[in-house]
Amino acid sequence: MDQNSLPPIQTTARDDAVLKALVGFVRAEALQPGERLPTERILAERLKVSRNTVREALTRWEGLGLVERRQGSGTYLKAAVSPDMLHMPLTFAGGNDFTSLMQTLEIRRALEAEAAALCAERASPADVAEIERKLDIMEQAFRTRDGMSSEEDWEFHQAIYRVSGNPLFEQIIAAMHELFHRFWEHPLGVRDFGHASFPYHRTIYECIAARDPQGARAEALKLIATVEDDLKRGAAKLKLSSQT
Amino acid sequence: MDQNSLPPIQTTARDDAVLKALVGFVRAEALQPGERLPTERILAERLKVSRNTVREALTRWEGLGLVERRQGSGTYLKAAVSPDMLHMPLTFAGGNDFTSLMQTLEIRRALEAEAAALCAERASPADVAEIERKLDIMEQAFRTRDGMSSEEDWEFHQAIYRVSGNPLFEQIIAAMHELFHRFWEHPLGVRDFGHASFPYHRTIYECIAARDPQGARAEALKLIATVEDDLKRGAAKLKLSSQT
DNA sequence: TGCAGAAATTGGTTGGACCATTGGACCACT
DNA sequence: AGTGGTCCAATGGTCCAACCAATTTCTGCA
Repeated sequence: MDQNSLPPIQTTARDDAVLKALVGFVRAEALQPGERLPTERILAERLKVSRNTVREALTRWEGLGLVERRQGSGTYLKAAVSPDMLHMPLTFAGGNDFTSLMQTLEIRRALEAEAAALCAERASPADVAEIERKLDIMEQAFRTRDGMSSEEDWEFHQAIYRVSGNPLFEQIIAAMHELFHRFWEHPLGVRDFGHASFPYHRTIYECIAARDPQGARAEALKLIATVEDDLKRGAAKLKLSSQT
Repeated sequence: MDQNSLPPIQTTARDDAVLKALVGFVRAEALQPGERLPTERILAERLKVSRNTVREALTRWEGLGLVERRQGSGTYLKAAVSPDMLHMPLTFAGGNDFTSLMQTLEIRRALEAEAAALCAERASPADVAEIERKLDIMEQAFRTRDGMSSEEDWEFHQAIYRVSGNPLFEQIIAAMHELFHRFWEHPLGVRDFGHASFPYHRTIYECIAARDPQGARAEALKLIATVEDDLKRGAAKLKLSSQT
């Protein structure tokens, strides 16, 4: 007998059921991020569950960043939801130290190289043009603002992730990116942080335009290597200054 | 005026305070993953808050995978906690279609290769012995159960991620693994799914034991390639059968 | 000694109450 | 018209007391 023909019945799954119903509601009403959800009391009444149960469900969503609750105002959608969502809570033990920063870079090194290679394989002429546009904007900003181009830099990279055709790249790398910069608003006192990576943006682009996956991968690795070097230099500097 | 000079004040944060107290408790008692923490009722009494508030806090932790609640039994720690923990919940919409499955493999290809390389760089003799032990168990299971060794297979890989020294590898790949297997309990009717990947487990191990990062990377890529082949074969088969 | 059933324990749910914050309506004064 | 003040209803946050459901532990009989 097929074991799947008798799935275990769900006697308890109240809050999960609430979330499922909520997903249905959001889709039915075509709610966009920023819009307000029904109040907890209304949800409890409509779904025939206790308000506490509704709250537990919403607490879950709040923890996942899907929803924001404002006392006295309401509960607001923060991101798009869909029935088959995968939640991947990354918990990152570790603080501000060199090791943690380096770990985010190890992940980025792996994903950045793969994304660049896939991008080089799959980019359409329109995609290549879009990436070149971002590159131009970034190089322009870099020159006029003397190296302060992190925003445009990031957009260039995001364009590559998008063209790779796999949205997972953008989301995971974005998480690493945020993690990295949360600690490093002022990168350990390295004034010219990121300068060394500048030329590789163009070389990556050229490999993509030339449909050269292996080249793109290699250039992406070089780019991350320069960031790792900057990080090591900053750490060494910090170590030195703390010894005084 | 500096917009940052007037940050929003923080008046209430009951459940956050509960979590902070809980972090302190876990550290004070040196609780290890798997151990049970106090019951909700006791926590409520000790912290002088309502049980509902305790539950909201625990619901948060459960959503982050830090804790597991078993009705009638208790609440158990699932991962180490530390005061300066960063939570980064990723949510993405993934379908059960061929494309989504393939996308998880693209991420795994990148990370698996990097993790294997780092593992080969950093493994201590004890680490190598541990990995070999997992490999033996897996090969044994593979032979006695005729290829059904996915559990032991996964433990072998996890050992590699751990030795890589970067916990992010295990967390991200675990998410990909779960996404992949959620839809693929019975892999599209490919009976010998995973058989082709079998020999590469030992070749990866040999590269790690030989401290050969490039070799480990290459073998890991070959392993993922076999899984991708299996997936493509399964998809082709499915397409064929749906045309009848 | 072994084991079935009772009892205690523990998380899950309910309903109801009150508090704190929010945002809009309304008003008085300038 | 605009400014500030007051009030009030709506909404999320917290609390309480009880009961339900799953699990574990204990107990007493065979």
